[in-house]
Order: sequence, then C-alpha cells, then structure tokens
Amino acid sequence: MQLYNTLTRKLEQFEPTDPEDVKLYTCGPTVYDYQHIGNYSAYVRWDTLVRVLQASGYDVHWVMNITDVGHLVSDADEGEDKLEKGAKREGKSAWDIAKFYMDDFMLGLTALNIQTPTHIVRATDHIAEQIELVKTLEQKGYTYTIDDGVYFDTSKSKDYGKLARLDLAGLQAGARVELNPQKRGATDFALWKLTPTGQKRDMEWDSPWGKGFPGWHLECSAMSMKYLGETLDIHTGGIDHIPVHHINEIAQSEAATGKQFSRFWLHCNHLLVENTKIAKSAGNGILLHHLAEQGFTPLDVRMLLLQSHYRTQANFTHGALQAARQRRLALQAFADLRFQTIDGGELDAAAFEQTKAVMLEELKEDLHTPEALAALSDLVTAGETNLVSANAHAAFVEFLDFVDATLGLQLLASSDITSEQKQLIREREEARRNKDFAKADQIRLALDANHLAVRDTPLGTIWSRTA
RNA sequence: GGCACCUUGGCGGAGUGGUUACGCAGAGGUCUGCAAAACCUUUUACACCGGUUCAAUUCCGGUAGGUGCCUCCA
Repeated sequence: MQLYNTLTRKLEQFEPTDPEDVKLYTCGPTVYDYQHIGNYSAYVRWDTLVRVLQASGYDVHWVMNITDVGHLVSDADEGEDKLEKGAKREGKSAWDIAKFYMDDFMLGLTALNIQTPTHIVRATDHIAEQIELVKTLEQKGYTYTIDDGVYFDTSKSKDYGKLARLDLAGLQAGARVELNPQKRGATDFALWKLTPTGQKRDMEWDSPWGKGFPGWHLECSAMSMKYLGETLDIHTGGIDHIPVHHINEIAQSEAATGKQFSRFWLHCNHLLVENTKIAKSAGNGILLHHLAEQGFTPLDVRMLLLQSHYRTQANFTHGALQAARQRRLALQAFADLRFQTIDGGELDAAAFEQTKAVMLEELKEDLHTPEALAALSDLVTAGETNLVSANAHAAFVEFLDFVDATLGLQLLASSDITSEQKQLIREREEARRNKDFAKADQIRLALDANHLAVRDTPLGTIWSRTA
C-alpha cells in the first residue's frame, strides 16, 4: 500500500512493523461542543484508511483519544481551558460537558458508519500515565519548571519541528503571542500546568509538581504508547496539527523513549463550507442534525467526502451534497439488483471481480477514493443497462460486501421487497401481456404508493425504491 | 511579516506529457402501450503570459486571483 508520509513529503510503500498488525493512532476531538461536519470529515477519512488496511489483509489496532481536559483557549491564557469555558457557558461542570459531548460524538461516529476504534481513550482516565511521562522527561533533563507549570525545553530536542519543516528563527521573529517571560524558548510547551494559587478548577489532579492538569500535547503521547507501544506505524490527524501538536508529540515522545515515535504521519486537509473555512465566528459549522432536517443522511455526507481525496481541501456546498445524495441513491438501487438477478443478465462474476480489483488497487494507492468510486460507477452503469446474471448472484453479494467494507456505504443494509409487492409486480406483468394497460397502470400507481418504481426491460420488470 | 498549497466544463471533483475520469444538473435522442425509469449523445474543461518539448491541462519560470498554517482547531 502506498501512503503519503508527511515526514518525507512523499508517497511511500507502507508495511507495518508487525506484518499481522497495524498500530494506528488518530488524534480525536476535544469534547467541549458539538462536532461539525468538518470535524467528522477527518474521522471519515481515517475510517476509510482503517477499512482499506483491513481489506488489504491487516488487523488494525486503532486508538483514538478523547480530549476531555487541558486544551487551553490560547497560549497566553492564564489557565482556562475549553472544558472549563464550556462548563461556564452552560452552567455545568467540566465533567458533565465532557460526558455530554463525548456521547454525542460517539453517536455521530455510528451515524457516519465510522468503525469504533479498538480503543477510544479519555485523557482524564490516563492522568497517571501522563504524570509518569513527565517524570521520565524530567529525569532525562528535558524539562524545567516555572511559576505556572512544567515545560518541555525544545532546544534540547533533536530535530525539533522536523515534521513541520518550520523556520524556527522566522517563527520566533514573527510570533504574535505574548509569552510567559519565564519561558526559555518560544516553542517550549507546557507538560503540566499548575492551578494558580487560590483557585479551584473542576478538573485538577495532584502531581509531584503540585495540583494542576496535563498540558495539551501530553495525552496523545502517553496514551498511544500505553496501547500501541513506543513506535506507531501510523499517526493521523488534521493538517492543522502538523506545526504545533504533532511536532510536540514527536519531541516529547522521542525524548522519553529514544525511539522513533511514528513511522508514518498522515494528515487530511480541511473541509471548506461554501469555499470558506469552518469557524465558529462564521457560523458555518454545520452539524449532522442540521442536515437531517433538510432530508440528508450522514451517509450522504460520507459519499460527498469519498468523492474527494483526503489531502485536498474539499468544498462542502448544498448542491454538492444533493449530488452526492443522488449518486448514493443510484448506488443503492444498483445494490438492490441483488434481489433481482435474472437469466439473461449480462453482468457476470468476472465483471465484479475486475471492478473489485481496480477499486482495491486505487484505494491502496494513498486512498484514491474518487477513482474507486469512478470504477464503481462504471459498473453501476453496466449493471443498469445489462442487468445482473442469475449466475452471478453470489459474486454480486460478495462484491457489495467488499464495497461496504471499504467505502462504508451500507449498501447491504437494504432488504428485499415483500411477497405482496412481488405479487403486484407479477400481476402487472400479466396485465401487460394481456394488453390490459388500464390495470397495469393502476398497479403501477399502487406500487408507487409503496415507494416502488418499475421499469420494463426485455428480460422482465425491475423495481427500484423511490424512498 | 514567514511558510505552504490551490486555480479543471453549470456545480462537485479525479487524473495525465499525446487516448472519454467519474458523479450531479441541463439539452437532444433511443427504447416503451403510455408515463417514468434506464440507456445513448451532447455543450470542443483544464486562470493568464512566457519557456522546455515533435507534443503541455500535465514539466519550468513569471503574473493575477484564492485558500490554509504560523494562534485552540479535523
């Protein structure tokens, strides 16, 4: 499999260290608010990665974190984090906020047919591991303590910022953030933040350095290493994570272990809405339930995302979502032909095998989902024209299973029509043979009331769902 | 100010040094008892200006426009 590795900025052949098992870590959400479609787009992308790895024969140990503490509102902030802020906003505790939005996130994953990671881990459940990691770094001399916390000294880090290819000198000159004057370097980052004297936070823990909470980057290193070991095969995240979060993860992890933290780094680009960055201030953070109100399902969103490549900046528009929905419905109608394979149908097992091979090849080439869909659409066209041979029924179902496994569109979730509905179709065919067109049209209306459309082919009547 | 990316037909969106991406929408047609569906065809797409080349949308340089990151962010 070929994957684009941000470390080298090149497509590389991917093989896991353990040939049986891929160790994959994905940066998950901070659960202080609803996740919008932009947030979810990343998880659809990484779910696709997992699916393709699985289809390529690997077991995947997939860990995703839930950040339920410690992401500061800004670098210059005096200690308020998003959870605390959300709690203040809603008059609840930070713990309640985290639970509520994490539960909502999990529902969103299910709705989008994103597989549940092997481990989905909360930062607050791993405070001890994070403290241990800081202790290790302290023992190895990578830290210093100032009035508001324990910091990582990036000047001691070998190749700091290599992933981001940062111009550190330029970065410092152009820094707009007010630094804590005690910080030794502009890029140094907090490992443990101390609760200011006299204050009480919803979330705080005792530590060797005093009461406080872990720094922003610590959890990913501590939890990924706990569940996957010191070297990951693949670490994924949004493109925005490259310059700060991921270089800091690398710095602290590699300082602690002396080993490479992750062999591959994959980053997805952001989804725009109407060609604009999704931002709270722009009010364009569309939620899944907004789309549901307009009659779109989460799978329509999934289709929209599959039509673009994960490293491009895709654009979400109402028109594009409509188009994606139409395409998905056409695909579903094709899948429903498995209930209607027919003697004389021309699509045979070989056609399914061939398309599967093309799709898998495209997907294994850095997740070329648009090309995989194009190959699928070609087959759909052929199937609608020539119908599916009765001999190919098993191959067809197997093929659809492959498509569901890789693209996650749940094509096999539909069921056959009822025997009553089938009887109606037979009666209509009989009426047409008898040239009793009035009766035939009457039955067609009855079928329409059942949300079924029929089309008459030389080989017989084929139905499709209209809703 | 620094760094990076992008500019493809009505919309979305791939890809390639010479061959139809694909999807959605529109138009015409075929088929059909009819309607629908389905299928076929279709509007000569690659921002602009140079360069390299037998040949560039596809490589190089420049211009214009756009976006992202540098600051919590998928």
